Parts: sequence; C-alpha cells; structure tokens
Amino acid sequence: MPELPEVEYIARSLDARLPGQTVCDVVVRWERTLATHDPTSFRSALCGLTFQSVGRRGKFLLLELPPYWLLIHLRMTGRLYYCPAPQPDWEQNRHVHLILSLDRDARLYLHDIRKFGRAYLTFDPQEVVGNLGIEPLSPELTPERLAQELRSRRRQLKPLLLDQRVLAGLGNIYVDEALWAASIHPLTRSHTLTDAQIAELHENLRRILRDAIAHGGTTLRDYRGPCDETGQHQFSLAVYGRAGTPCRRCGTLIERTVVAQRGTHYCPVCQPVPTEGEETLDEPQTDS
DNA sequence: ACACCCTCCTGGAGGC
DNA sequence: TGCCTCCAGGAGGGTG
Repeated sequence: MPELPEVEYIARSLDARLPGQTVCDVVVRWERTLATHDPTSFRSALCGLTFQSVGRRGKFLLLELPPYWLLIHLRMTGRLYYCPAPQPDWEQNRHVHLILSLDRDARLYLHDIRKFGRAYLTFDPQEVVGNLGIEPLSPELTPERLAQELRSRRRQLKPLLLDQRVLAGLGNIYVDEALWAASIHPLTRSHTLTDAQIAELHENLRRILRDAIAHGGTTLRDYRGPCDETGQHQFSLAVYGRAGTPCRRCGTLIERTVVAQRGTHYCPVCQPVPTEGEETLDEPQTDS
C-alpha cells in the first residue's frame, strides 16, 4: 500500500519522465476512478494539455497540467505505470482503469486491483488536499511542533498518527515501524508522552521515512514503481508483518493486535502497555 | 472530542 | 480439486 515514501518515489520518477509530454488521448475504463468528472468531460479537459511537473502532498500525487492539476490517490493497491510505448499486456489488463496516451505513443497506466484509487482534476489542488496536516519531512515539523500536535489532542497514538489531517502521508506500515523504533505502545494517549518520547518519535519517524524513500519504498505484495520495479524497504521492517518472529532489539516475539480497525504490530517488551495510572493522574477532574 | 462501525473492492489464504 | 468464508485496509461518512 503506497504511503509517503512510495508516493514520493513515484513522484520523483514521474517528474523525470512526464514534464514536456502532451496528453493525446484518454481512456477511462472504470468511471468511479474519476472523483470529479465524468469520462467525457475528463477526456476533453485533459487532451492537449502538457505536463509541467510531478510532486507529492501527503499520499497524493500532484501532476501539474496547466491550467489544471491532476491529483491521484493510489489508496491500497493503485499503481501508476509509465512506458515509452504501448504494452499489449497492460492495454488489455482488466485492472487498468485509466490510460493516458502521450507524445510519441508513450503511455501512463493506472492499475488498481481493488479500485479504491481516485483521480481528481481541479484548477486548485487546495480543494483536494487543503485539509491535510503537516508534512512529516518538512523542516517545519520540529519536535516542538510535533509535541504541539500530540498534546493538543487526547487520542490513542496510532489512530492519531494515521489521521491525515494531523500528519500527511503516514500509513499503517510506517506508523507501526516508527512506534517500535521510538519504543512507544500504539495505545499510548497522545497527551501523556514525555519530551524524550516525542524527541524519539520525531527522530525515528523521519529517519524511517527517509530510509524507505532511499530504498524505493516497501513492496509487500502489490506495490511497484512507475517502471514496474519493486521497492527494497521490506527487508528493513522491524515489526510490520513480522508477528511471531523475534524483536530485532530484545528477541521477544512480535505480537499483532487490532487498533482502530487496523492490524498493529509491536514488541510487548520494548513497547510496554501504558499504565492506566498516568491517565487518571492527568485528569482527576470528574463531571458533577 | 473521540471511538467505533460501515462502505467501497478483489485476490489470496484457510477450512473442510 | 473446489467451494465457501474471511480478511487486508485508506478515507469518508454516520452514529453514539
């Protein structure tokens, strides 16, 4: 499932290929892929436009096609595949829902087994990504800013970190990895973290995201880069998908549980369950 | 404010 | 071998 590192890798790869290319034709095979248009208006809006740049915001790909922006969210199983010539296998693939024909017969395919991915065509990207929180790798995300985001809420840490309105781009894999690296239990209440824990979380979160980008992302099953390449970060995972295997730090078997309807992987020794005492101490006031 | 559940989807895995 | 059921989960919506 593409999260920040995978989307960042895809954006960089496409930014080296798409700028200067003009859209010659558009084929929509699954209408609901289009979040903002019907196939006819989508096609007539895009045809003749030229790519200017490709970037990322959270888990959204931002494809600049003046005067429009084409925003793509890959959700669970979405893939973008670029090739300099039409590929019969891809043209006929039943999971290809969108095909852009470019200059010199190049192709950009949107492939999505579960059909959750969405494409948004807009003049103003803020209409789509305006509610996203801070970028985890931005210089603005200092330990102090992270502390402010965490302490202004009283939520379980895992669902908070997954909330795109707070931090933009984190998904299930990297949240589990970051919490393990910082030795924090996923159910810990956000306002109970110490300065030291927040510093650990800040540092490890950013390190893991940078490593994963450098590794071309994590390929567990479906993820591929725009040239069909797999990522390599799956070999560096400490907890995600490792239930029943030894913790890389202490040797205890990694456990899997469910938090906020999401599979959650952690080390029961390195990430001890937060004690109830902290919370009751912190909120002694009761309703009257 | 926050937790919880449902919906969208399909392929893969497990049970028998 | 084959059929059936369950499960994974990002995001948005509704409910309590």
